[in-house]
Order: sequence, then structure tokens, then C-alpha cells
Amino acid sequence: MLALEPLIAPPEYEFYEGDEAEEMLEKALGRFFVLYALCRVEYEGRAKSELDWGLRILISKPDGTLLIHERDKHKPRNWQPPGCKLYLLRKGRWPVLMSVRRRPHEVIRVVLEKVLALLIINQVAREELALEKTEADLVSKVVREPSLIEEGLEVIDVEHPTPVGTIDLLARDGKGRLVVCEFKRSVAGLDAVSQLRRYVEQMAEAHGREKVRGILVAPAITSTAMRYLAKLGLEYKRLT
Amino acid sequence: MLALEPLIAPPEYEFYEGDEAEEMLEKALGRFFVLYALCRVEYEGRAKSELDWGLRILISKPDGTLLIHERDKHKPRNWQPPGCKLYLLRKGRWPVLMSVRRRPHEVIRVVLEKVLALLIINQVAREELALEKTEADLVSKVVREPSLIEEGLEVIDVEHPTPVGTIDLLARDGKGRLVVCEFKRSVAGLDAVSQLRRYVEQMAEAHGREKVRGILVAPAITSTAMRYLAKLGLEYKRLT
DNA sequence: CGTGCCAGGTGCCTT
DNA sequence: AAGGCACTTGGCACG
Repeated sequence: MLALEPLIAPPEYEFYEGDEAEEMLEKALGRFFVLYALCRVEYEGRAKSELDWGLRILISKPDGTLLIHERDKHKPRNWQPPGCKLYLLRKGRWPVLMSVRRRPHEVIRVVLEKVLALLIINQVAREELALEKTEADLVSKVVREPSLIEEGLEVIDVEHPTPVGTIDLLARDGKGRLVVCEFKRSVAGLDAVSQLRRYVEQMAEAHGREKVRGILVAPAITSTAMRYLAKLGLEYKRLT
Repeated sequence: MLALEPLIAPPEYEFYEGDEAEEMLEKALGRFFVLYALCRVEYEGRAKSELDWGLRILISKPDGTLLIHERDKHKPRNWQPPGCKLYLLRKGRWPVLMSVRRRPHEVIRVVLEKVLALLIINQVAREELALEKTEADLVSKVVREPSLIEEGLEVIDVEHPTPVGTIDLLARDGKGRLVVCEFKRSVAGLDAVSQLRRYVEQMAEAHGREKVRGILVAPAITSTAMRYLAKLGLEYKRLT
């Protein structure tokens, strides 16, 4: 058997099973590890699924995250979020990795027939990611330069709370009317219009509908959303 | 150097860089592989981010998926969806993995200083996942047994298209009124109420508001959503 | 391909 | 903990 750190992995015609596999996995528990194994997966919680025997990649992080990847796609076929607890147990001659989530109660069981590779990792980066081009970026751009929306606009508040949600940006126009702005960083759809409408009607209750305008600010808008927007007397302002 | 298949991985105090690393990676291109490396990551596309030098886990799938994981969390820190193309190039003495997406145009560059482990995988499962307990399950339950919502209810249509979206289930009640049902598999929030309202008002245009009811069907509802729902004259039916 | 919308969404932040 | 909401949301189905 090869050295345990940082890696345990036999060539492809070799594999570990039963006791030997369990012994390897014991050393991996609580660490960051990548496992390549022939396994069966059962998930039960908010939903429920079952994967038959197959070769899969399993990633376990010390924070409780568990990811089970198959051949295709971005999303893991099954997973468990951070905060879960990982246990190693036995079902007959097979080692079983069981990940448990408390609330909501969810369990994943990975029954391991053959372990083909186990990579135990000692150190992994953890970094703050400063993402650019977000919706918040778009809002602050307008806060600094309200005329991007329209001349004479004056910002009153951002992240303005109401009983039906939070208004991205609240302003007053040249004629003294309240202006509710909802921002989208990408194509705005029906949901965005509905959101804007909720806020506008909320503000209209105190100030009167004629004293409140609603503007959807986005780089683009779907045609159905545009139609719905117009029908509700709301406005669209293109901004990238 | 160890055998290339299915695994290339030095013990932790060993690593590969420059030409040697490039040579290894060349063999991995187009295959399913897991890479543990000291790297820098640049992403630019719909958004933009930059990760400084750090030890990370990188997964590349033959379908073009690229995942870059750090120590914590379920979601990859950076990624590229299926359909992207992966290239291996050189930047000074460093090998660079570049993943390119066409539409929208997005690029990830992974500059590799040290390769600590490379696991090349020959075969991975690909399975149809039949997920249970979905929203569709809830709808078909009601289709089979409409009295779960209310006695005397008659189903007219499911997935009923309108200009403002698709109604989950359309029915008629004992008094001949139209009933628009919007289903949620989990806690219903403000967005769900807005959705239901869109559909109800759409149907009301043809039949008159007094001839149309709207019912939000979900296992639970937030208090703010409940308040908003009541205000709009819509109904809530708890169903698990 | 655009558009709507569900998802075991996840993650972040505020009450 | 509950709730609102953005997200490089991803993924799918349908016009």
C-alpha cells in the first residue's frame, strides 16, 4: 500500500474494499479529501433520490460540505451543505459514508464497494472573493450619478425597507414625485416587474398612486415583461 | 515520476512545475481530472473576479465543466458550465489552463505555479436521476384528488399558459368560479404571492374579478406573504 | 435561442 | 431562526 499522505491511490486495475478501504477512509475523516469510488448513493431529506452502483467522484470538506459528482454537468448529482456531519460506518462488508444534516433533516449514505483513489488534502485556500459587476455595483453607480436614470433625480434612500420587501433605490424626481427603482444586473423578466409593482403600490398607499413612479433599471428586458410593465404604468430605463 | 494512469500525484513535499507540469496536464486535457495545485485564478464574463495565489482543487469534466473549489462551502469559488472549451497554454514559466465559454463570452484563466496532485479518471457514472417530492408531484397529487384543495373542485387544466406566465393548475369550484392555483414545494414567500396575483388578474380580465379565485398551495407560508395575500383577496391552502 | 420558472437551489444579510 | 433577495444562479421545457 502506498503512503497515506497526501494521497492514497492505486492504479486503475487495483482497488481497495472492505476493511482495507475502511481503514483508509478513517484517516480521511475530518480532512479535505477527494474520493474516486464505485458506490451506491441514497439521499433522503427535502427530496429523495437513489443512485445505483457507479463510479463517482466524491469531495468532502472539513466544514461538512459533501459533493458527489458524475460525468457531466456543473451541479453535483447529490450533495450536502456546510455544517453537516460525516460518519464512517459499515453495512455488511461495505464501508458506508453517511452525511447528516440537522435542520432540515437530510441524510446521504454512500455505500462503497471499491475505492479506486483517495486524495487527502492538507491545505486549501480560503479567500474573500470580491466580485465585480454585481447589482450592487449598478446601484452605487446610480447613487453617485443619479442623472444616469434621469435629470433632476435626487436619491433618498437605498435598500429601503417596506412591509413587502426592500426597495433597491428610492428617489425623488424633478416634479417632487417619489421614484421607486428596482435594479437587475441581467435581463429583467416578469418577476422583476412584479417586484417593482409591489413596492410602488406600497409607497402609493401613503403618498397616492399619482405621486409615485416605478422604474425598472436593467441592461435588457424581456418582451412579455415590457408589455406587463407598460400595462401597469411603470417605466423601464436601460442601463448597463 | 509515478505512473500516469489513473493518477499522478507526488507526496506533499513534492510538486511539479513548469515543463514537467505542462507535460502532465497535456495528458489530462479532454479527460475527467482532478487537480490539486498552487494557482492564481482570473475570471471575466458576466461578472469578474480574481483569486490570488492559493492551493485549490480543480475539477475538469470532458463536457467542458470546470469547477474550482476552496476550503469551504458547497459552491465552487469559480466555475465554467458544460460546453466550454479548455486550453493549455503558457505564461512565462507557468502553465495556464484557460476555459472559454462562447455565449455569453466568459473566460477563466488558471495560472499554475505548482501541481501537487493530478488525478486522471477514466470512467465516471452518468445516470438519470429520478427525484421525488418535487412541485410536479404535488400538482399531480391534486389532479388525482382535487378535494385535497376543496370539495367540489374540478380540474380544468395544468401548466396553463397565459401572457404573464404559466398557471400551475386551473380549476372550477362548486359555484362555477375559476380557481387559479399556484404551487410551492416549500415555504411560499412574497414572490409566490406576486406570481399568483399576476395569473389571477390575467384571468380576471376575461371573466371578471369576482369570478376568479386564487389559491396558493404550499406546505407553509411566510407571515409577510400571508398578510400580502389576504390584502389582495387571495387564499392559502396548506398542503404537504 | 429567448423566456419563464423550479430547485434538495446556495449564500448573504437583516430583523 | 425566519425572511427577503441576488446569483457568473443552473437546469429544463416550451414557443
